Amino acid sequence: MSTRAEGAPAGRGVASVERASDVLFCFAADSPRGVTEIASELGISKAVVHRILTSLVQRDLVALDPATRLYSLGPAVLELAAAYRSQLDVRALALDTMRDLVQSTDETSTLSILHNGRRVYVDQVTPGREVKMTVEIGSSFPLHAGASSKAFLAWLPPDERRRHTEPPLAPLTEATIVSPSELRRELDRIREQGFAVSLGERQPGAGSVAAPVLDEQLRPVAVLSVCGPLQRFKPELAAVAAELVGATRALSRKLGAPPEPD
Amino acid sequence: MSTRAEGAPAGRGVASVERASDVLFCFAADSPRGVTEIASELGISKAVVHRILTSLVQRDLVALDPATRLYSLGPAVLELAAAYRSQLDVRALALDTMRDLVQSTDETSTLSILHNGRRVYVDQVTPGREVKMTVEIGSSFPLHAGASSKAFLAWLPPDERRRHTEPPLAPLTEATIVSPSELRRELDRIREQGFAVSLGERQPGAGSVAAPVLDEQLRPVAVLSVCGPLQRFKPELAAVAAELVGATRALSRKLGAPPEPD
DNA sequence: AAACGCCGTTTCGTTGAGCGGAACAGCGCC
DNA sequence: GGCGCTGTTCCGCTCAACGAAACGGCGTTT
Repeated sequence: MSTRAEGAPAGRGVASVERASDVLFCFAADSPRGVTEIASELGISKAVVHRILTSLVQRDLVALDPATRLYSLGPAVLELAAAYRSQLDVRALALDTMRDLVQSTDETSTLSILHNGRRVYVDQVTPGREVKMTVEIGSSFPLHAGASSKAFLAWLPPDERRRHTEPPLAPLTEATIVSPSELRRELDRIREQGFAVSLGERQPGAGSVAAPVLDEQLRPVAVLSVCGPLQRFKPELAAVAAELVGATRALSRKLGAPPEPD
Repeated sequence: MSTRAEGAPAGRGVASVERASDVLFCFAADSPRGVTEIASELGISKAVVHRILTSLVQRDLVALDPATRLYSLGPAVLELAAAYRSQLDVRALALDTMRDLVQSTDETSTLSILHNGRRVYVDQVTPGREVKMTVEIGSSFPLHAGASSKAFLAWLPPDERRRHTEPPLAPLTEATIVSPSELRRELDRIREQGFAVSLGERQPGAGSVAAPVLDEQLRPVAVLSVCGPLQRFKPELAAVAAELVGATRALSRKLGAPPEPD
């Protein structure tokens, strides 16, 4: 499989840097791991893997357990992620809005971005309640289930939308939409009404409303959601959706999106 | 400053991987940045920086803004951090304990590890109250101020303790201990009583109690704390400390530390 | 509007850094 | 004790990465 060495007319990179990145990412799937395991999985020699790991350990991107001689991710990745999040401009832009949403709805607000064909939580603001929803920052989910995911899908260009609505659509819960045609109708409806709703599609017992933040080309750069325990969330849904759409439209405006094109 | 190119007798690494790591970390300080800026800061040629960046962009570790031609950290670092956190065994081990602490104290509980001579928050559990303390996961602090930091220091080997108690000790608040001799006396006391207390030493208006989780060699692998707004936290302090020490002793046992050596 | 300066990007010949097969070393298990 | 499995090290060859310099795009200056 190696790399995406298709046309690749653009400037070439450094092979060992790309190999090192591959080594890092193979820890994302599972760890801790040994040299041989990594080498066979990536199809490169043990010696190379060992040298790369030595370099990464020096920078604390990878940790070596001296007892087991197994490698895993190191604490420096936290440092990078903290820097990334603090510098993410969409996040800074949306933070005040999220706080406002939490204050007026008393439910959790989340911010997601698109990465690698999946949706990733980059931030959340939670209310001061006994019972509330909490998501894991950095965790990722497929694009066909849940309000935030569907919101992305509804505003993605047609080809990408088609690609992600093709079977098989894995059911995450009993409520997940697994029929491609039904999902496409749902996406049209979402696009029309300006926001997406999920009642336990991604996580049982969780309800969510989501709307996209669009850039000047009307592409979704991020999705804001308000979510909470299904029972008490249902009656609040319509009011929350109205406020959410108002808030995300204002954010989109700040990113250069035209006022009211839809 | 370059690298820790001291003796380095152990197996040599791959230079370009280390350069690539340096490029990544230079984004931690500030971003977005341009090729020339990075090259001059790291003292390597523009062409090399450009090639490395190209590789990192391909793996989404770095993002390129096509408009400004400036580079910054990419979403993939989140992926790695999420994997790291989910695989960190101390974290998994401590999570239940932290939940218990939060439930019985109704205050925030945090988990910190040591990294690069500083303390880094890796997790927290917050209570369902209107007013509560919240820390930023991934943020780091010096070792001389705050309960968690002092707890680390008190259980670090003598040479490291000495190194971090040397002047100048930067005051983070009015309450920060800036006298080396006073700090050393305080560390002895902490070691003796089994936990550390801070009343606004790191952050004004915040109180905290902290105790270490020790491994089989009695080295501090992590520090647990319970913290809250100073006013209401003061009277609870003694009771919280007792429970916290009990909890961390149990955790240390699970990591192989001897029962009651102290 | 032409010239300059600064940026990111690309080129290209040279070279030494990194590759990998193979040998070594440590460990647990038949 | 020998086998099979690790992670680690060695070392000569090679080609991939280096870097100076040229390029091209952009904004500001003259």
